Amino acid sequence: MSKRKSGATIADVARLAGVSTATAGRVLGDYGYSSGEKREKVLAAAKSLGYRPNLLARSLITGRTRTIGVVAGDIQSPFYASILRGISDVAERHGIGLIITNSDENLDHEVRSVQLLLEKQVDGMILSPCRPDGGEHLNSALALGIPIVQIDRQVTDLEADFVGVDNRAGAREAIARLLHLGHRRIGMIGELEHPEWTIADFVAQTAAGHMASEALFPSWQRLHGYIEAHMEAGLAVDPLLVRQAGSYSAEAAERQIQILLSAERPTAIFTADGLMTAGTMAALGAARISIPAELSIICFDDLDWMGFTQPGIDAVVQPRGAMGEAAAQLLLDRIGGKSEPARRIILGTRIISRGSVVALG
Amino acid sequence: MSKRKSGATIADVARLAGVSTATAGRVLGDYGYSSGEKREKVLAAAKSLGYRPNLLARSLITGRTRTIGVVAGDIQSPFYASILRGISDVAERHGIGLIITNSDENLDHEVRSVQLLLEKQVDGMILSPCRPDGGEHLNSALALGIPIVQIDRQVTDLEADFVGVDNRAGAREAIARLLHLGHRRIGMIGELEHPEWTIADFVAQTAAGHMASEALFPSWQRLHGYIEAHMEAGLAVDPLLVRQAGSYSAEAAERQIQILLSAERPTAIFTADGLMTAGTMAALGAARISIPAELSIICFDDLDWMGFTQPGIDAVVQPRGAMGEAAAQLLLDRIGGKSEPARRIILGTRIISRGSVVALG
DNA sequence: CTGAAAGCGCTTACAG
DNA sequence: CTGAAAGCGCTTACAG
Repeated sequence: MSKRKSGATIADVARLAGVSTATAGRVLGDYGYSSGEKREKVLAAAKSLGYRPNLLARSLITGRTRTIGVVAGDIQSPFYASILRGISDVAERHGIGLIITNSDENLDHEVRSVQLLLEKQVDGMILSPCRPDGGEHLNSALALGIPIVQIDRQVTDLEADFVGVDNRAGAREAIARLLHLGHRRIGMIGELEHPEWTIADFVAQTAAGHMASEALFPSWQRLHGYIEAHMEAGLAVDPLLVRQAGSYSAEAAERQIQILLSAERPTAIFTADGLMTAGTMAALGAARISIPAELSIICFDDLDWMGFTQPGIDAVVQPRGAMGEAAAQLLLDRIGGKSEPARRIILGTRIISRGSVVALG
Repeated sequence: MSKRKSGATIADVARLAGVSTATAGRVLGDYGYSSGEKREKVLAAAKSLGYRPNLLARSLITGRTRTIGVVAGDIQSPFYASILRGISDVAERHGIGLIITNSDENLDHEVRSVQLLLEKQVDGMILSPCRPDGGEHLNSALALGIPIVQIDRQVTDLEADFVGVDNRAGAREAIARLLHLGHRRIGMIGELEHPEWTIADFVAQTAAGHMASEALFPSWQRLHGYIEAHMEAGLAVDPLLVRQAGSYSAEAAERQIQILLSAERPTAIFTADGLMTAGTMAALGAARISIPAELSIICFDDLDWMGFTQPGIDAVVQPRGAMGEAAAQLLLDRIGGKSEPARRIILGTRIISRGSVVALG
C-alpha cells in the first residue's frame, strides 16, 4: 500500500511566498480579502510548486463536498444512461462531482448505496427508489439534512422532490390511437409487480374509479392509461391481455409474450418499458410474426434502434435527458438552501409514428 | 446555504461510552486493539447515537479515499455504459466509490475532468484518452503517484496499464468472411481521424508492411485488419471504399455512407463502431436498401437491437463488461501497491452471425 | 489494551 | 488587508 506522494500544501505555498497560511488560503481559495501584491506572490508560489487544492480538507471544514450521489437501477440500461447523462451535464456545469451506484432494483443494494453515499458526505442524492414502501433509509438521510430527489419512481409519503413523466397520459394516448384504428384486443406487457393487488384487482378498481395513481410506480400508471383509454372508448378491459413480467427482465417479458401469442392472439401490443420491448421483440422475431401485417406494436420509451428496424417502431418518447437535468437542478436548488415543500415535476411525453401500427382489417 | 446538521462524531461516541476518542476510533474503524468490554460499550454508544463515520476525515489522514475516477467518452453510449457497469461491479464488490465524468472526446474536457478527479483525491483513474498525443495531464497524475488505467484507447508512450480488444484480429476475421463469400468491394466506415496521415497513406504504408499498429486508436487498428484480410486474399485495397467519418458521429457516418452508395456501390459494408453502425443503418434505411439482398453488413461492436431487426445484424462482439472489470482490477492492484511495468491486456473478440451477410450471388 | 497529544490540509472567526 | 490560533473528524505513533 504505497501512500501517495503528497503534493504541495497551502503551508508550502505560504512559506515560499512569505505569507501566512491564512493569506495563502484566502488567495488560493478565493475567499476573504487579499492585496494585489501578496496575491501575486502567492499565485506565483502556487504555480511554481504545482499546487493543487485538497478538496477533502476543504470539505471537512465547510461541511459540503460539492459532490452528489446517484443511485440508478442499472447504469447500463439506455434509460438510466440517458438520465445520468442529463444529471452529469448539469453537475459538470456547476463543477459538481458525481458518484454513481446501481441498485439493480434490490432494496438491500439501494440501502447500502445510500449508506456509502452518506459516508462519503455527498451534498445530496438523486435516486430511483426500487420500492414504493420501505423508505426508512431515505427518511434518515433527509433527517440528516441531505436532500433527495426521486426520479421516475417515488416512495409513498416521502417528503422529497420528484421528477417523472406523465405515464398515464402517454399510455392513454398510445392506446387511444390503437383503439381508433380498430384494434380491440390490445395486449400489454409491463413489470406490474405489487404486494397488495393483482392486475385483475387493479383493473376492476380502476374501472370503478377507485384508484388514485399519482404515487403509483410507472408500469401501473401506464396500465391506468391503458384502462382509461378503453373506458373512454366505452370498451371493457380483458385482464388476460395484460401480462405481468414481475420484474424488469426482458426474458420474463419474452415468456409472457409467448403466452399471449399462444392463446387467442391480440392484434396489437403495448410494451411498458425498454426491457419489456426487448423481450417482446425477441418473442415476435422467434415466432416469425410480421410487424405490422400480423401485429401492431407501440412501445413506452423510445430507443435508438427503433428507427433502424423495418418497419420502424412507434414509441411514446420520454425526455430522459431532461428528466436528469431537472432532477439535478432541483437538487442543486435544495443544496443551495431552498426549503419550500417537496415539488413534483411531471414532464410530458409525445408519440412518434414509424410504421409499426396500422389500422385493423 | 444551510450547513448540514452534523451527525454524531467519534468524540460523541467516546464520551457516551466513557472511553477516549482513540479507543472509540479503534473500535469503530476496526484498527488496533480493543478489549471486549470497551468494544461493547463503544458499539452500543455508536448505535444509540446513530454514528456514521465521516470518510472525508479518515481519508485526509490515510491519504486514500477508496474512490476511483472514470473519464468516459460519453456515459450515454452503450459502449461506455457497459464498460462502466463492469468497472462499477468490481468497485462495488470492494466497497470502492466511483466518480464518473465525460470527456465528449474533447481534450479540454478530459484535462478538466482529470483535474477535478485529482482534487477530489481519487486513489486512481480509468480513462479512455481522447487523443494519442498530449498526455501531459496524465503524466503529471502518474508523477503524483495516482495510477491510471487506459481503456480501449491509449496515449502513445504513456507508462500506464491498458485494457483493450484485439481490434486488428476482429476486423480481419470479419473481412475475411466477406471475402470468402465472394465480396470484392467491401466498404468500411470509421472515425479514422489522424493528424499525421490520410487513409490512402495508411493503406499504402500498411500494404508495404511499414505500420506498427499496437498503439493505434481502434478505428485504425480495425482498418489494419481490413487491409490485412485483403492482403491475405491477395487482393488490393481501394482506398475510396474506406470512408472517414472524422469523429464519433452517427450523422457524419451517415453522410459518408451516402457518398459510398452514390458511386459504384460496394456489395458489403463493415462498420467500425456503434455510432458508425447507427449512421450506416440510417442511411441504408433512407435509401431503402435491403439487407442482405442488396448489401451485406457486419459491424464492430454488438448492440442489443441487432438481434431484433429482420434480418439480425452480424457483429464482432467485444466483451465490454469484461473490459471494465479487467481495468478496475488492474487499477485496484496498482492502488494496492503493485509496481511492475505497465501491463497491456488485450481481450479477444468473436463474431456472431445473424443473417446480414450472404454470399455474393 | 488504553489514553493524551499531535496532526492530516484546509477555513474561520478574531485581533490588530 | 494580514496573521496567530483554533478546529473540522478522524488516525497514528508514543507512553504507560
